[in-house]
Amino acid sequence: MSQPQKILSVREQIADVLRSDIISGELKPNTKLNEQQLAERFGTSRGPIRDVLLKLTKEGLLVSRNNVGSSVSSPLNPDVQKLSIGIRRKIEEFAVKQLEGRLTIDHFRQLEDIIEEMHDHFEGGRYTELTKTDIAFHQYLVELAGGEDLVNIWYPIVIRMRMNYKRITTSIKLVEEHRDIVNALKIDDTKAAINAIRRNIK
Amino acid sequence: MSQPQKILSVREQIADVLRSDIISGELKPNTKLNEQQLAERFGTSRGPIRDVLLKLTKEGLLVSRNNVGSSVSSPLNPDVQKLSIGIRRKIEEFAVKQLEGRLTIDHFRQLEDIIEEMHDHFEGGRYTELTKTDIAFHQYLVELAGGEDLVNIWYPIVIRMRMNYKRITTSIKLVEEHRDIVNALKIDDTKAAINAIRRNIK
DNA sequence: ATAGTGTACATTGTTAACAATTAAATGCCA
DNA sequence: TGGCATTTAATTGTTAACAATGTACACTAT
Repeated sequence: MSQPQKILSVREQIADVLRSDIISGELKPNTKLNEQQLAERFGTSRGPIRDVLLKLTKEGLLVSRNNVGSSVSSPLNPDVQKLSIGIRRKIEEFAVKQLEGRLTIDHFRQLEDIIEEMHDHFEGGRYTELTKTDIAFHQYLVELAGGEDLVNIWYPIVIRMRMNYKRITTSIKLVEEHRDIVNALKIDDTKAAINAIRRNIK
Repeated sequence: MSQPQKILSVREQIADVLRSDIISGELKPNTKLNEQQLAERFGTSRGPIRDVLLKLTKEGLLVSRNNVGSSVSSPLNPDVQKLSIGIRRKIEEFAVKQLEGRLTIDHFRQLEDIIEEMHDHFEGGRYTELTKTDIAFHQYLVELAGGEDLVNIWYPIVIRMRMNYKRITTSIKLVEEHRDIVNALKIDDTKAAINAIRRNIK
């Protein structure tokens, strides 16, 4: 058997689809999301949809107003975006330091599998999937180092930053940057790993 | 008329009460929250309760498992806590820099009203309310500088940190520290304001 | 005794109808 | 014609019943 396929609840799957739609730009900023329409699209009732909208609002992808509804957030203010990059670096540098000497063969295989997936998505031109896999790579490290708690802090920052990027900036270098990170971790060169992370986060 | 009292939806009020219960320690870590019981306690149905539990989970105060339920989170790992302090400082220093020369008389009066409220809560020994007012003070600055987006990033960090503090550490110095911040802002001494913020966040 | 299985119960997940609120459309009057 | 009140339609908020799931307990067989 290959990778253990994670079981996702209906709501998590719906949230994933909407996140993709927003990150890909298919759903543009200020687009109003109608609960009834979404319910029909996903073949559920409005209940689970409301749950998903609440979650995405807390993640910063949507803005909600009482008795009015949810709509897609606008891109981050450039100053806040710059601050976010700094915070993200701080968190992931922390993660790398914490993981020094604690990574096993299995961990490295997982990371390399993720990179392989990134590579495939890049080759296939699936840029939205590429972005999600990119996030998954970093999330793996952050979770390993700081657990669910740190992911909770880290995730809204990352997902919100991603809204601002356009695929134009995507090149094969993205995949290579992640290989650099893993290679540095493999030889337990924390300093090099931190530098690789810093180069990747921008 | 005094301060304009903000209108809160039913769900926001329920969320506030539960946040207080958790921060105050009345609800201890790992306590299981039963939807039906909460619904009866607040005189609503389970629907709004579920919304609130979802929100608090995204804030990090609760941990949820599918088909099992939500329970109160455990205190942060000390390393993550330290990291959180650093991030919070970074955000609030950013806020102070952004606000340089942009604060009006009205803003200062708002801030001083909040400090007055902190003072009253301190005198009355209402430490949970004191904590919430403390958060409100900082949120006011963060929101002013970075808007809803920055608050979204900042809030889960702060609220989660607060779970770890016990009232033992509370003294009148807490109130004075906030006066220092406002006084520095008043004379537009950003450097002093940043120092005051750094002293206060720990 | 104990590991494993099956059943009953408690709890969460989902649904569809109903209530409350908001935004838009209509009509009125100056 | 422009501003304002009123009505109407669309949308979100809430509820209670029902479905699905997980947990705990008793039972059985070895």
